[in-house]
Amino acid sequence: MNDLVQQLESSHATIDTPDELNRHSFSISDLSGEFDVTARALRFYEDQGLIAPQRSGLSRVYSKRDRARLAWILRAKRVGFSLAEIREMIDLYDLNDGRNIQRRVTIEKCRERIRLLKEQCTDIESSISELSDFVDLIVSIEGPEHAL
Amino acid sequence: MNDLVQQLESSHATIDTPDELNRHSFSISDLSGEFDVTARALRFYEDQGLIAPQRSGLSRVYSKRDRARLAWILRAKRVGFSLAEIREMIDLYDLNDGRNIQRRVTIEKCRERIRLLKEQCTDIESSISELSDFVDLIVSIEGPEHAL
DNA sequence: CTTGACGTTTACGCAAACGTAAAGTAGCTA
DNA sequence: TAGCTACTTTACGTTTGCGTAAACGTCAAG
Repeated sequence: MNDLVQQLESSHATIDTPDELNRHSFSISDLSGEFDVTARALRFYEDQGLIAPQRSGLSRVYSKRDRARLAWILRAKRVGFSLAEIREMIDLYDLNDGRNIQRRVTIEKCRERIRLLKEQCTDIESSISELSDFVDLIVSIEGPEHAL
Repeated sequence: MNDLVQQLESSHATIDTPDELNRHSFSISDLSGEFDVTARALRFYEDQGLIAPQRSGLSRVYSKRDRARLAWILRAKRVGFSLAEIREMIDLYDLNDGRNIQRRVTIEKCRERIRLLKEQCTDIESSISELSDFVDLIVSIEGPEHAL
């Protein structure tokens, strides 16, 4: 009554065929390796309700969906969302998966997000050009001595 | 021996003509108002060596340069730099103002920054399109009932 | 059977970026 | 002179996002 995994992800005898990228389930170190985050971080995300892998005994067993979700989480983080914000967004997805709830609110939240993201993008773009100008300035200030 | 301000920013008698945007010096609440940050934050930035306004007695007196620098700091923050990183960059600016130091290092740091920023931008862009797709999905899923 | 690799929980620690009293100073106004 | 207001310092508190031990379970290999 322990190996839930077999019922859940694999239909017959072997738990998993480690075909590199054709796998159905992943250990915590698989994912922490692949995405270059610590196991601690993954457990923390679970604590925060961002992801909820199955268990085989005590050990976490991540499905392909979990893996995709993790990738999503990490990219959201890279673009500056807090874990709390990420959880909010995930909740939106999940709620709409069930199609129960107020779509209008969801849509509005998303659009607001998109607005912010676009703003962030233009901010970054102007920072880029500002930095570029600065570089140009330095390069030109005493002539290109070393031709970097 | 108290009113440094007069020597520093204003050349004659009146400390400042509050011509709204033609001013030469600003109080802490001027700037915290204008840029919508708390005075606490401004003092904190000073603690961290990001900005160093003159004093009139105890009170801080920000010059136009200080104000410009603050604007710069805040945008750098918006695009995800930490205060420590911002200070680094400011130091680079200052050093190059004096033209003493290693331009190559400066340039490389800036270019690295630019690389990261561009990466961040593409990340954000794909987040935008992903979110947009999601919104489209929700909107279409049961027909546009309310035509938001 | 013990060693090692991998997993787990619990729990304290820490840096960043301020928030938030608490308590004092300094200038204008009545 | 008193009061109001804007400013100051000192210093402890808070949140976020994990890091880092401590102490233990489990399973395969030697």
